[in-house]
Amino acid sequence: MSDKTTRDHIVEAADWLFYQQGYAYTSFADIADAVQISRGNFYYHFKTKDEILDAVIAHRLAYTQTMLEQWETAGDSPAERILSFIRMLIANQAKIKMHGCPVGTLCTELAKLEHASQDEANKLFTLFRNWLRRQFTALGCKDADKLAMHLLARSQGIATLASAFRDEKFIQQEVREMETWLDACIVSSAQPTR
Amino acid sequence: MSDKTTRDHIVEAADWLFYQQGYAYTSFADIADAVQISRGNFYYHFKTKDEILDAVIAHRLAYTQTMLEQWETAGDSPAERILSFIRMLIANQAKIKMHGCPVGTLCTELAKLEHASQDEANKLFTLFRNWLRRQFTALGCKDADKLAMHLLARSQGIATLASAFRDEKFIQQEVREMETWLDACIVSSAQPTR
DNA sequence: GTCTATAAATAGATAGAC
DNA sequence: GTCTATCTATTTATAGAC
Repeated sequence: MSDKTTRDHIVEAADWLFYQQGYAYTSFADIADAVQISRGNFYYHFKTKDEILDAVIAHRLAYTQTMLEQWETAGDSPAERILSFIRMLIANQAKIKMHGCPVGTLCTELAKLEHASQDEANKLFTLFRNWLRRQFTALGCKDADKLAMHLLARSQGIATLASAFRDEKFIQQEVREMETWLDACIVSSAQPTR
Repeated sequence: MSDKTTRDHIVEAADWLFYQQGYAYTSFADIADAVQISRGNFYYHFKTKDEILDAVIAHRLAYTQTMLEQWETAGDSPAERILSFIRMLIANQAKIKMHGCPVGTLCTELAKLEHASQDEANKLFTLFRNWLRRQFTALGCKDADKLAMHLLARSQGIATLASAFRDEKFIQQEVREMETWLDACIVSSAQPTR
């Protein structure tokens, strides 16, 4: 259970700090303080800041994959599984209000820094995109990838504005809109024509 | 015409650099190099980095206000004016693809930094929000503010994903969807019932 | 594996000459 | 108003003891 290595603790602390205050703004000292180890020890585990970033991204990719698999088994229908994605905004609304979407804000920051790990971080988006596309395909929708991207974009926009205006009610409001939108998708995909 | 002061040049260079590579990542040296003045001279015009940020935000607020007034006079109907907003994504697609939305990425970064100028930057969002709300009200929509926020969020999400995936086609695709959505708004607001 | 001490580079900021 | 020189703090990174 708590047989986590120091490396694990560093990755988890960095994960949270990168989310909370951004990658550029987080120093080695911040992470070392959070884990309560010395800066010297720190360098035994990670030689550069980029290495920590890669470890954090790998960690996020792994648990995102696990979460998607759980949604896959827990949901009885494609529509229910897509609802799991939509309702993630509600489940995480407090964090989103404070720090935005962990995927969106990281990818945005790395894009500005023209960081080498940009493509790796974007794989987080791709995980969701491909998973959603499969659900829409199973739902019988054509243009499943288009719908997947649409839903991803809606979620990103909601997170950005909820964070700027520090507004959880807006998340709830827009989630209801997305549920209505999903219902319309189901109805139109059930029709034989078009 | 070109009677711009050194201060103006600094603000413009900082504006572009903050957009291109982010606030935290942009150093005084970067800005000084861009304006081709020495770091020492720099401090004659701005004493702290926060002062430059405030000047940049004020500059952005001013020209956003001007742009909204131009849309107001150029558009013959509320619907046409809202289209000006939507099509801004097309007009700026190359920049958005590379650096995201200037408003969204700045507000997101300042939120993470818990920066004192966060509220000031958010006024950029509020300018668009209030302007859009007025257009939707003029269109006869109830819940005009809700529609304004919805449109703002959609635009933000599109910018985030277009930037992550470096995809201009996605912007064009989603702009068409928003135009369709706007048409539906116009029709439903024209109905006497509901 | 973890520590302290320290080097080297960079960033923000100031002083004073011209 | 603009420059060079300099200061201080922070940050990344290394060396070597335990």
